[in-house]
Amino acid sequence: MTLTQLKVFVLVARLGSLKQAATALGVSEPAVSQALTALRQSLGDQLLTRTPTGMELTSAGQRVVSIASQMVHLAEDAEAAVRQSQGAPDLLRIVATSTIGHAVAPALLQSFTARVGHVEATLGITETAEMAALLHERLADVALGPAVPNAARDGLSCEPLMRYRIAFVASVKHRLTRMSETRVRQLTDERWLVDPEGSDPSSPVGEVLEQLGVTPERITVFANQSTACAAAVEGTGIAPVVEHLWQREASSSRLRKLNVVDFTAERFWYVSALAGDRRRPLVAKLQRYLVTPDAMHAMHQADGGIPRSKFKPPIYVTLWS
Amino acid sequence: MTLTQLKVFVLVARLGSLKQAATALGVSEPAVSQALTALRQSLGDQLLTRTPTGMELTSAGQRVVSIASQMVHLAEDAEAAVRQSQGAPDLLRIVATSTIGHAVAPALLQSFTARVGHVEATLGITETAEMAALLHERLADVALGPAVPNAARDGLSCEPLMRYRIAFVASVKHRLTRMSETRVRQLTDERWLVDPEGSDPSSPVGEVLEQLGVTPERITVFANQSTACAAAVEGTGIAPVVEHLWQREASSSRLRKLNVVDFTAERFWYVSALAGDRRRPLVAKLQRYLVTPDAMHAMHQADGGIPRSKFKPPIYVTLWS
DNA sequence: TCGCGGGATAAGGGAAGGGTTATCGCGCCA
DNA sequence: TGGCGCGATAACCCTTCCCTTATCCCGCGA
Repeated sequence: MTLTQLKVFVLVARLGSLKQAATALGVSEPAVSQALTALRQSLGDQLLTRTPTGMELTSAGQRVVSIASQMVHLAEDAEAAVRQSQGAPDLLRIVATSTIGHAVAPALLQSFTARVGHVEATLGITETAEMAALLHERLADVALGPAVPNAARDGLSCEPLMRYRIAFVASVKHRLTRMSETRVRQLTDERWLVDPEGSDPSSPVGEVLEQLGVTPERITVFANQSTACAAAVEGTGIAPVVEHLWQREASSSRLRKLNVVDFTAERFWYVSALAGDRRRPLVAKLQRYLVTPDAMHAMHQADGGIPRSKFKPPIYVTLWS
Repeated sequence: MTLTQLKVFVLVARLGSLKQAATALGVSEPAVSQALTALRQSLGDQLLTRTPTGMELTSAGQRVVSIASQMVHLAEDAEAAVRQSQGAPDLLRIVATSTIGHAVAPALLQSFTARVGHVEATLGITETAEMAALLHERLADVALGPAVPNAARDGLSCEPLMRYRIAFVASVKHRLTRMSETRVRQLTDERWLVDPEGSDPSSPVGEVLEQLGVTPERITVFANQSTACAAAVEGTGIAPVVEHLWQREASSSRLRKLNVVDFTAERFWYVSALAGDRRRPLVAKLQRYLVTPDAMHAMHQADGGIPRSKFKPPIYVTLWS
């Protein structure tokens, strides 16, 4: 598998004809044909088959063409990135869990970059299980989320960043909100409305659901906690939320917190990075910033939105797809 | 630039040492060194520099290592995809704008795949300006969003899918909600709270903001319309929303729709795809499905969440990064 | 049945890629 | 100052990539 082979394949797929691809590339037609056969051999699939109307993608070809096209574009991106990096700002790549990434991180990062200047921050959303690997692969500089297991042994630093409380909220119409107190095991058979982080088994909420023995079919995943709360208003289930973020939510007036007496709600968000000398200076700067009052303030706010000129959508990051 | 060169570069960056990378790869150390110099030459940057403590990424290297690592992983993905595609389901790749992608598409696709069976649907979020290119590049099969300009000329089909109305909502505390009617030009100097689609200048909301001459610094972007509405409750600005989705929102009781008398609120969502014979059979199937009552029902609902077992986060798709 | 359009295959050659061993350069430390 | 660790370079070799021209194969329409 070669980048030029992939380039050829993508072009043929797009044009639906081997000959057109050849003229588009300015080479002879057998050149294209051979590139294609080489790719076919190395991948072990026809990828494109002849039909009366043109070349058509096989089932595998459909999948490969997406991947191949990404790779071709990434190759161009790499060259562009180098060109634009002469005297370019340092890059700070943060990954966070869904909750932090949506509710807290954008404003936090914007405030940080505004303070230190000449820094470009990118935000990725990922599952907690991948955070350590992403740091080790140098695909991320800092991870925000639950504690990374065995951090010290793996050469990672992992410091508590901030305390928060998990709350279980449900509609005022929900029968459990009418009870003065609840016990954890009463929650098992409820319907659960979670954000993507809640569907991550090694996140705090995911762990709770697992300990309760909640079956997957009782869990419904929403794009974020706001939407999950909006659904909870209907009375259809229980939404686990970050208490201080939820209190600023619009829908909180029609939801009520369950008083679960045998549940310890305290949790911590942690900040993880490579430890000691392997840590980049910019990362140290961020870590120092994160304990300032400014940062604390940003973290206690729900999503305040960010100016259009600064807006970049978060990217979902995954190592193994 | 070669995939093996990239692989070497990523490994050296991760291990911080050229020699370690060599032993990890089971080759001699000059082999690694040469691969690195070749990559350096082809990209025109040092990428990694020697320091007393190990190899350190340059500014360009930081950017390239992310890209390179993605490429390496994608190469593995391609092979895995082929292996798993023997008798695998057809792949249907949908892209949508942020609003549709968050609020409507997940449930819609889940309902479609459940109906036709043996199909795997993926959802990407993108800007409207990229949709036509994504379809032509065969990176997506179907695009949901605003109409694609010049669709017919470019060999695309673009059919209206569903009518909706844009509404402008603000807090009951907001001065404009106390007025019985409003005129468009009164809105120019307000603060605007939009979702990512609203920051896309060729989306309906983006066009409206442009026509109004709203300056970018008056626009604040939120992760989605729910969060934007939540912020609007504070009275800080105006949120443009899809009316029928907003009405099901939890926060709607504390927001009020502005009665903008000189604004035509009707818009359409369109479904775009390659036209005629270049269209895959599965796409035709989806297009037929989209006009059924089931599909209509799904589109008129706000995000109903999806079962945990089916949950896959949407991917932000971009051609040029 | 013949021509023809379009893809596959064959044969050959120049240019990289990717590997080896041997050697050099440079910062660091006893 | 002389070793030492580690990366860069040189010289060399084999394989693969990637292009060419020429030829073959196959479905299809006149």
